[in-house]
Amino acid sequence: MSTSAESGGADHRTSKREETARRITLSAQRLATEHGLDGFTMDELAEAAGVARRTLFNYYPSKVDACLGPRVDVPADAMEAFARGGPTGNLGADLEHLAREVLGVEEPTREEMVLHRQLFQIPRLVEAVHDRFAELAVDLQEAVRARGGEQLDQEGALLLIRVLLVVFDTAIDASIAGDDTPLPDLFSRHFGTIRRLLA
Amino acid sequence: MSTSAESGGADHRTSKREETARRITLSAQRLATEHGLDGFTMDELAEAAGVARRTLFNYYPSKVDACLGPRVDVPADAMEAFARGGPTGNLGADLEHLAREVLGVEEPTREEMVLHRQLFQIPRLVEAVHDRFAELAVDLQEAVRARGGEQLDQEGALLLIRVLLVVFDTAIDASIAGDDTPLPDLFSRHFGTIRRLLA
DNA sequence: AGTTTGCACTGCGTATCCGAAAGTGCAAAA
DNA sequence: TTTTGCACTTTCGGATACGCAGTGCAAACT
Repeated sequence: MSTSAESGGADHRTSKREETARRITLSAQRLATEHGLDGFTMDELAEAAGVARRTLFNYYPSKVDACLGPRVDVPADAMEAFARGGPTGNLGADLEHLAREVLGVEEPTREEMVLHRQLFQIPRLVEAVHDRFAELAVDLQEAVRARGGEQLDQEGALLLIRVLLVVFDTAIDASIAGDDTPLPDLFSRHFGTIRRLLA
Repeated sequence: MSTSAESGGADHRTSKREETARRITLSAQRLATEHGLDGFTMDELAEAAGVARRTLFNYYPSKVDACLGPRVDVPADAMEAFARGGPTGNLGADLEHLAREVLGVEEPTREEMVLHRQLFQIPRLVEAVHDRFAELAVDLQEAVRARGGEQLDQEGALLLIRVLLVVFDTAIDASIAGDDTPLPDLFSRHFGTIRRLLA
């Protein structure tokens, strides 16, 4: 009873809230690709999504967040598993695993890929994607230190997540440049490259 | 005869030009630490250094460059050695070697260290230092590809120099935070850390 | 010769103001 | 409990203005 998810239309696959959130994001993305991020107002987005302007802010804290959709975060169980030594026990491999978990929530359809390609042409959105990953990485920093398999001070953990972020950025760049490979695979590829080069 | 370096006061250790350049930089650094980067004009710097305002720009292209001193670049021979397989043959070790070559031109005196500590409190100077290293890194990117010991495409080389830059930034951060270790050693330490963590 | 200097010039960066739209608090309505 | 309307604050982009960084050039210097 205490946890939500059943009251209302019980058996629908997606809750009404999720549906509205999706409708908002889709509208925002369409408007952004057609007119640019500054080419539409929140009022116009509200009308397009069929909700009140105020409601938009019940779902997303900002316009760019509306375009990007709900924030994803590292699944608690995956995080916990990592903290206690991770799936494989190898730091690099486990970090990669964690990153894929975040990036690869689900296989994108072809339409979605085309849409994403267009959205990635908008610098402020790319920047926002970067920032989101950076926030996740900060959480990771603590987890890495907690795990502590290798001797690792504050600085070392910071360095590690910075490198992770650089790998992510490079993957994003490749995606922007037209590489069709799914993001998790791009990440794995570049992560593997840097591991090989530094070995 | 064609190369310079002897006409004028022949046997002095430092040429007159070097001496003037140094005087300018020292004046600029003193003014910057005392009044901030925007706390003095180029006219004032000119007077402090005992040259005409116009002359400053014969030595340095900008105010921040005047504060940082002449640009250092990778010695041609070191670069060449790297390109043909480097001192050790191991990519990581050779990159580190090259970086130390650039960072460790000469041991700083204690006074210089104190001065640098103060200069690092000025964000725009830190940013400029970062940019200088980034430019060197771009040259490195080509050299790395030319060397080609490992299979390495454009993206891979880019990723590598980005990581190098992150290591450098982390070393700078440590220095700013008060770590007295000479910069080359800081770089080596962090570079070693990331190599170990990703192995 | 090459280097420094003066001077006139361009242009970049910063401060300021202003209007539009982003984002927030709150209470009524659904 | 969520949505909505409304009034509110804050932030951001554009326009203007100004000071100083930075440039081109030719005369003066060494």
